[in-house]
Amino acid sequence: MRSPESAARERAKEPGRRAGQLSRLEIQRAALRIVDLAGLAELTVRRLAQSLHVTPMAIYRYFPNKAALEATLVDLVVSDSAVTAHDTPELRLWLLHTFARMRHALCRHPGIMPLLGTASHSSGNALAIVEQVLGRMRSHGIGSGDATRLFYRATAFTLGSVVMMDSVSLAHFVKPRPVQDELRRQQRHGFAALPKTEFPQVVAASAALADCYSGKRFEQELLGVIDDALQAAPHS
Amino acid sequence: MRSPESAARERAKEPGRRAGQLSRLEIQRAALRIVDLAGLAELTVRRLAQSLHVTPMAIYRYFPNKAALEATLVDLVVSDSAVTAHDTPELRLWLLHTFARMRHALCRHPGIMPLLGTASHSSGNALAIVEQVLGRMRSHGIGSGDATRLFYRATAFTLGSVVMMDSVSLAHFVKPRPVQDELRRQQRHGFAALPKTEFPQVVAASAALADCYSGKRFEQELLGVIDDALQAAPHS
DNA sequence: GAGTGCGTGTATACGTTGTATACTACCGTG
DNA sequence: CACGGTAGTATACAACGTATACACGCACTC
Repeated sequence: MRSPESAARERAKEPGRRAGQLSRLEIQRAALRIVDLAGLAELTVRRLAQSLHVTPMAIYRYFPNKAALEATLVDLVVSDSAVTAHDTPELRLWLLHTFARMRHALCRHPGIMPLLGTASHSSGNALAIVEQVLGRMRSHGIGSGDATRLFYRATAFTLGSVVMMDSVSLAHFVKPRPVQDELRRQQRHGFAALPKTEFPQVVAASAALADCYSGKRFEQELLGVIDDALQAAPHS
Repeated sequence: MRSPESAARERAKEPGRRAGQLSRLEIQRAALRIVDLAGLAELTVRRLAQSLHVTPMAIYRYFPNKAALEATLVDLVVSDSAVTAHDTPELRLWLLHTFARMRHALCRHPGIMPLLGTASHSSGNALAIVEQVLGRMRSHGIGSGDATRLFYRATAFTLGSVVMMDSVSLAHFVKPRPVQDELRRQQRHGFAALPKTEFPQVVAASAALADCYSGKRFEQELLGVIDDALQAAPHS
């Protein structure tokens, strides 16, 4: 591929990296970068290795196979959403922000969404968020059962809204991922252009549907979900 | 591969199929069968062709590429959930059954879930359900805005709950897909086995969390979501 | 009927992929 | 200063998606 020393030297130049050694995290980040720039289908062991100035087989010192690598990417993205401490005193708003941040993190990496459908992609970081959310609710006097229920509703709604967003996207390729408003406009036109005799309701509600699918009304509805659940649960 | 006539004869034996000709639908069904039996990763053009007693390149007369074939599978599964007319008079129960059937259909084909995260997988059949749901609500006197909102909440919750189910599944391979109770038990043990100092809340709520992730409490919570939304919307 | 054009499936081939296996160079320890 | 383990390399291979060119058989005209 290239003379071994030159490759090592080149990677060693990166600041803060001792002797240019690889690491799981470094590989994961490089993989995520490729997925963001070119889509999941373009994430290839060879391309990944090249971006790290390393031989393809070097990856296999850190991951048993490509699937194992991919399985860690969702958790990596989720962990990015948890960095800020974000102290909002009011519970409902804190929940809103927490789930909104999670959604935001996922939306910034649309390429990984197929991985949401593969088994066992959540590990420590995702669990840490579960723990945090449950703890916060309990500390506001919400019972364990009610807290779990609210968590379930909010999480499912959040993940589902992310999946819905992709489902009608007309932009097959990730490259110039349309911004929310642009996506909304495209979807709205898509709905409105359907045969009115076959889909009268969809055509009539095309604007509102586009607001939902594009995620424009996500926070508003999430707050509704939270409030409904909180109303049924005694708390301070 | 094999003598051409023998292959054609063999397929021609299938009843109702004129001259043993292929068709998009026939290919899709065969693809889904492979995904069900062996997982999405095992869906290969060559294997698919073999299961249809045909040369790999024959597939490309019906689909421009493999991705285009895969993109149709979600819609195929969804369409299976819509066959029954299921006339439940009461609106809230009708909605419950409709979304529950959708979830059921998706759960029967766990292999396609990664496809939920790829763009543009919904077409006619999914839209038909949207149309049906909106129409039913409107005919019960619910306004367009409220109907769309309820649709959004219920759909996102349903899809999200499907995604959640997969996310903690310990059974990496689809083959003997654990039944709900078995899955629940595995998940519960997984949650309960976490370090109690790091995840006290998760460990304490392990049973309830397993109920959520395994989907055991899906219908119950979906009904809650529906009722909350209906309460805010005037209807008959 | 005899040609004939087109649609359906075939044969062959190529570049790319994931990864098994065997190797080499280096670094910290004795 | 030997030397064993660790990190990365070199090479190889089977399987993949699919481009290209071809063969066959049915539905037409004349």
